[in-house]
Amino acid sequence: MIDNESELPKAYDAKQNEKKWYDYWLANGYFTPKIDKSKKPFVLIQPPPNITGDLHLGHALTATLEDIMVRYHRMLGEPTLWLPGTDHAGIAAQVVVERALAKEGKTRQEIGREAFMKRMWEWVGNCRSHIANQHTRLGVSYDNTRAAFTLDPGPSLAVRTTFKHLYDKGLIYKGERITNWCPRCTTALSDLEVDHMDEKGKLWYIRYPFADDPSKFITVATTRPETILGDTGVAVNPEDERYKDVIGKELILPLVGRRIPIVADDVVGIDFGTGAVKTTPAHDPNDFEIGQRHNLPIINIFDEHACINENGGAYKGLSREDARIKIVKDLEDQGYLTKIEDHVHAVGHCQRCRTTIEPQVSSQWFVKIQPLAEPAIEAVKSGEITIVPERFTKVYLNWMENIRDWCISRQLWWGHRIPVWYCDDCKHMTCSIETPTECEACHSTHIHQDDDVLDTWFSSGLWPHSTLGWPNKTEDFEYFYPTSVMETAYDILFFWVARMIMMGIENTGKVPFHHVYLHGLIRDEKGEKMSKTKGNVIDPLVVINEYGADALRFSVISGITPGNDSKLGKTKIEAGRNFANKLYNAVRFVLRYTDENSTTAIDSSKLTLEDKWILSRLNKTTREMNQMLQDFQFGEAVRCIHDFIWGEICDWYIEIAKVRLNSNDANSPLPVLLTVIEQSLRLLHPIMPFITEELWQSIKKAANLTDTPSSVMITEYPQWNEAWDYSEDEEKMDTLTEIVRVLRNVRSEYDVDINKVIGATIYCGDLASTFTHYSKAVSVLAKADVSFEEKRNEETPGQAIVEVLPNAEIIIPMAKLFDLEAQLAKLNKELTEAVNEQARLEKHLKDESFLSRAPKQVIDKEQARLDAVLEKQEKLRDHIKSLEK
RNA sequence: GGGCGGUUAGCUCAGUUGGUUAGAGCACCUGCUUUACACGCAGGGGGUCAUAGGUUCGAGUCCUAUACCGCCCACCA
Repeated sequence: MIDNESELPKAYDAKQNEKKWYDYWLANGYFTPKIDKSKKPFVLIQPPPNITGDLHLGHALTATLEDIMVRYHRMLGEPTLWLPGTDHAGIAAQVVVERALAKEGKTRQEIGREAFMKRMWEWVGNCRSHIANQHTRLGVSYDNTRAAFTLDPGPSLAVRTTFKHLYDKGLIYKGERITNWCPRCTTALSDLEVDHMDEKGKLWYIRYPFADDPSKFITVATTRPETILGDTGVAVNPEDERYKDVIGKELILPLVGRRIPIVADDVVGIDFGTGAVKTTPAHDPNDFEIGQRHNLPIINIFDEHACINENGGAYKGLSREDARIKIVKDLEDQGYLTKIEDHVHAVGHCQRCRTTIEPQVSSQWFVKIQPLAEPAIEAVKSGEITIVPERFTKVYLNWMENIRDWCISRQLWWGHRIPVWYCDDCKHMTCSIETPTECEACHSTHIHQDDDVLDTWFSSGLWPHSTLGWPNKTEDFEYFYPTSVMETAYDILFFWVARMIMMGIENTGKVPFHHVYLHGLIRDEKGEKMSKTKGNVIDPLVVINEYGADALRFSVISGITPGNDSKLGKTKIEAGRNFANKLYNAVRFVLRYTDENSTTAIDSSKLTLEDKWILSRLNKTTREMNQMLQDFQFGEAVRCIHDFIWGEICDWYIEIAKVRLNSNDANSPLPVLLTVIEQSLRLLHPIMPFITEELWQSIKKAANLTDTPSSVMITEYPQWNEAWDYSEDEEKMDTLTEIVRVLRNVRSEYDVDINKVIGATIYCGDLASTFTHYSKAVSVLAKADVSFEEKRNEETPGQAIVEVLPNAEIIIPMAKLFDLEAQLAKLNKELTEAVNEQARLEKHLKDESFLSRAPKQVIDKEQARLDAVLEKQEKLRDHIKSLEK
């Protein structure tokens, strides 16, 4: 805390007290909500970061946005719960540990399941504490006493309960289907976990001879010649004239010799390739469908690593890539290959390891999802759940309405084991929440659990209720569920948000949250996605160490809008640091004038023009801040408070206040100054918690605020105060600042020596009596010796600069003014502009359609402009006449 | 093949129910070691709001096309 201004460094040192304040908040239990059933809580469940390593800037953005909401609602007096957690992250985490093992020259298979799990848990321990530490540095005010991990007993029970429930309901089933297989991860994946990318490939044209007449043949076109080993048919469109006569005939599969039928299927396009498609049901989703419809055999030709298996005969053991080369060569040598074309097509890649996906038929578990999707669609359509920004509603609905069954089994070790046991004797499947000891059908004790684990997103989908205690009816679940806001990145709308809505409604009968706020991705200064391989990642901790957490928080949210990506570079971070420094110095300045009698108590009868102005501006800023924070407009909110503190408090109020402070005026500006700063610190606190706490504590002490709470984070968030609405005084003040600007401008434009005081007479009607009190202030602000008069009762001196403002005329005599012509030219130009403006306004105000349709206030505004422009003309003419003499 | 977003000052971006004179930060130019702050102060230049139409008294804001950039979804071998 700042005790003595004179001892303080000129630059704010962000690092110094961040930890101290975080520990202070934690020690006082401010982050843990008190359940008060008479109040509606504000609840936000943190999207659990993956335990895959360091947090990146995306996490910093997430944490900042959420902390802003949480701190804001807490200050509104709502019991506020922000529940943190971490995700075991299935494949992603397993890959990380496997890589570490690989460095030791080991594989998970070599060390075995048990030892591998031990390694995983060790990793979890380190990673979780690291992530928590990083969050702490950011200033997150989450309730760590409720921190959850997806593999914890609570969430695990929720997973088993949900599985059993859906299994019993027939919504979870096991089946032989074609799924996306990653040969590196050796597991099935859901459709969402496959990224499709266009790749330059080739289209090979291959002849398939007829069985009854090998001199004739059908030519097929394929992007994957190696799958010929698994072909069990050739499909053509039933409407294709070229092939109508051969449907039902058999072909001899080149290199293999198998007889395969020609079948007719509508999905085959007549225009593409040759119109004849080699059909490999085991390795192509389309072909699988065709195969199902025509009872084609499924011949799997790849092992789990996508190498040719025993079904590939001579090619056994070759990788996909090698097999392709060899098969193409053999086809060519044997005269089957007729043509090769370049061809660009989409190829699926494993989201985690980028390996090309191999579609494979295998036995997997699926969720029959459509019945779950229906209420989830309705929840959004009805507005029970709103999505910000709104455009994602359409994206959500479109996906949900075309949803396909979800493959939930993974051939991994790391994750929730599928709660199904197989009887070794009667083969019966027992699905159970509790681990069974015997087969539920034949009571044999020879049972073994399914080897597979669940898709990591299965447990994520339960997160809002599983973290609050469900399936148990805990006090937390009863009070905090459904939650208020789900804040996350738009790229996991389907992965996570959609599934939470479906699972939440299915399990609890209630939506899991009422608002979804989607933020964009943070890119580097060039707009590129940050990635370790590109080396363009910015580590939040590095930024915090150099610039402070507040500067980082400021930088990640300034200028952002919901759902839009943003770029982050050094300049933005510096802007945040500079703002913190500015605020720090403003407070440092104020503190030098405080003493044991200092107070924020304002005597409204003593308020000066600038006092009323700044209070009125504070009041409007307060209203705006509340509005923007409610409306999720965080980028606008930070701009708003930044501009108020810097552009109004620092640039004007403090500068003007200096006059009274330095002259020991009996009517001190200090109570207003302290009030405005104290309130501003509250307004800013959700965004920049550390510096505001630091400075607020200093103000609290200096202003003897003994009755206020022990931390700014538990003060009330400021609200609109009718008593501080001084709109008229704001206008007067605007005229005064405009006068100062004109004087400064003249000084600068006419190269007035820095030390020379210029003189000026200002005619400003009724305002003169008020403004006269500001002669001193103006002289300080603009180095000008001014006198304010009501009316101009003398002619403009021959050599003077004249400025005509709406409510004031400024006359600056220039003894050495050498260019009267230029001055006249300037005034004449202004006059011409004013005349043009008059014409425009008069025309507008005569327009019947405008008068009849525009709202009154718009018309009044135009009329006022016309009046002003006429008045300005008159004054300008008068001045020009005087000068011309 | 559908869908979405972007196109505003040199750069990065705001601009939420349409209101006539479009803002900020950074960069740039000029002048300031003025006892809160050079992480600063004062002043200044810079935009026909991508293009073409339309609706409207009034369009950066609404509608329709077009162009370029980016993203998402989709089983065309």
